[in-house]
Amino acid sequence: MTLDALPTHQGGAEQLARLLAQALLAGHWQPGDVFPRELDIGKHFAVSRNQVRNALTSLTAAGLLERTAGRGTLVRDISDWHLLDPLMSEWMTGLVNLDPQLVSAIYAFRFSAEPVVAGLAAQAAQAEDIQRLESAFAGMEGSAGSINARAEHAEYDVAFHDATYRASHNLVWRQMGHLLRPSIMALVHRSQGRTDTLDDSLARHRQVLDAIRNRDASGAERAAREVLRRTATDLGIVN
Amino acid sequence: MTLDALPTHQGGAEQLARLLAQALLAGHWQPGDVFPRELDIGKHFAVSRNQVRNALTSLTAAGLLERTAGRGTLVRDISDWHLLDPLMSEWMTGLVNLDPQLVSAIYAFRFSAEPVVAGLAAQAAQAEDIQRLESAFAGMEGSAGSINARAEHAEYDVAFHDATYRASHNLVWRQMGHLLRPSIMALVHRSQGRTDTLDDSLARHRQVLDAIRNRDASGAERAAREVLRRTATDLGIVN
DNA sequence: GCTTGTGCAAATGTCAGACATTTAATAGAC
DNA sequence: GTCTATTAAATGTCTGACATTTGCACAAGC
Repeated sequence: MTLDALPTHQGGAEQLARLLAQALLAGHWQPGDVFPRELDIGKHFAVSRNQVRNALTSLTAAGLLERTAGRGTLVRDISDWHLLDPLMSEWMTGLVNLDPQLVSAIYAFRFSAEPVVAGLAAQAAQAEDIQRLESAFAGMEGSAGSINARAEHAEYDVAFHDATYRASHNLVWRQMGHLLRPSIMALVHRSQGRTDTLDDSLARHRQVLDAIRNRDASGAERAAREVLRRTATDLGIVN
Repeated sequence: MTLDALPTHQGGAEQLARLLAQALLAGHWQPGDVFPRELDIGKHFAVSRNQVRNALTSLTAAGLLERTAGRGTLVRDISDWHLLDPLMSEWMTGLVNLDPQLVSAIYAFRFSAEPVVAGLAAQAAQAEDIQRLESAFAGMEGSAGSINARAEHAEYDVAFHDATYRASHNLVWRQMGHLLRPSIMALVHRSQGRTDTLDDSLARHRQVLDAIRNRDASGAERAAREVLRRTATDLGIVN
């Protein structure tokens, strides 16, 4: 793969890093491939070698690339990628075409983790957490009649899940929720279908909200599992 | 806090980054403090400004520092640290004195997550996974009579937990397990006490192993919970 | 023929210095 | 007093040269 297929960019090593990372995440290079050389990248995008090196440093830190003096830059295997690195999370935002292998792995993780998180939230939620959940849910409800209902609904859907992780009042889970944001967004965008399924999804989210509000931990677990079952069928994943 | 209290280092920006990061993790600076300037650091450790900048770039990527042109470098709050960043994990290895707030947060996370992981492992474990668990367990058993039994036991204990995460056959959980290694090591080192508690811990680990081997998911969940209860009492955490 | 060594080319890594940009503080004009 | 211009100090960036590592080719020697 050459650089020619990539869009032009403007300004900043971060932009360049994002561009290259998204190309990698989309699978434009295969694991083991040699990545273009610093000077070539710099020439192609008309940036200094410094910027290129800064960008490549980020990609290396995220486990996407492997660089050794003399040999060059190689693309690493997916299993070596640092999926939980915040940089990754940032690069994945707005990326529609994730690797299917990644999508199913992330879904499986959520299916096992999110019920537990919802249970914790039911135990630990404060008033402000409840309120965050409520306003997110209200947003999902209200977005039905909006102009571009789908995008707005997805926005609030993600906010709902984020609020759940946050309500667990655990540092690690909270960061996890934040990191999962783009992945959840990608799943939500894929899973959104017809109106009746949206209504069903809404009803299941309401169950989660009610259970947390009632401090019903096992109820919240069950309800969260139901939400994800809905997502699974929408995604076409057999469970 | 000045740089004078830090040990001298030799060679490489990574070493320098590790040194500074561990000082931060140990709480030598308070959130909001200004961090020494690039030139001062370079002068103190006799390294080029480049090396200093590379090191500080890592610390910034991990959320430990916040840098702005003109103002300088500030130490960020604990809640902003990227606990799930692989760099963090690396820096925490061998660090004995973790922030108590961190210790309890990580323990709480494990208490909620590890039973689920053990359950997944019971469903998904392959022959090689079982073997990894068995050899780790055998190591824990056999280390009783060794010279420095404690260190060896801790080594195998961590390997056991890592093998459990790995047996879940989920990309995300597996990385999580890898990231938690140093934290688990720290917890294990703290929780190790008298011989009878070690025997009890061993028995509880055996329950996990057996449940996974028998593909008994709910049994594995229960057993994993019991292992962590043992850890909790050893740590003096009320559950 | 096989190994070993030597040299060359190409890639990333490092350094040093100058300059750019941002920020905060300070002095001065009104 | 308040606003503005200047200055100092910190991080950010560019550039060119050099260092180091790696792989390869080619030849010498057994």
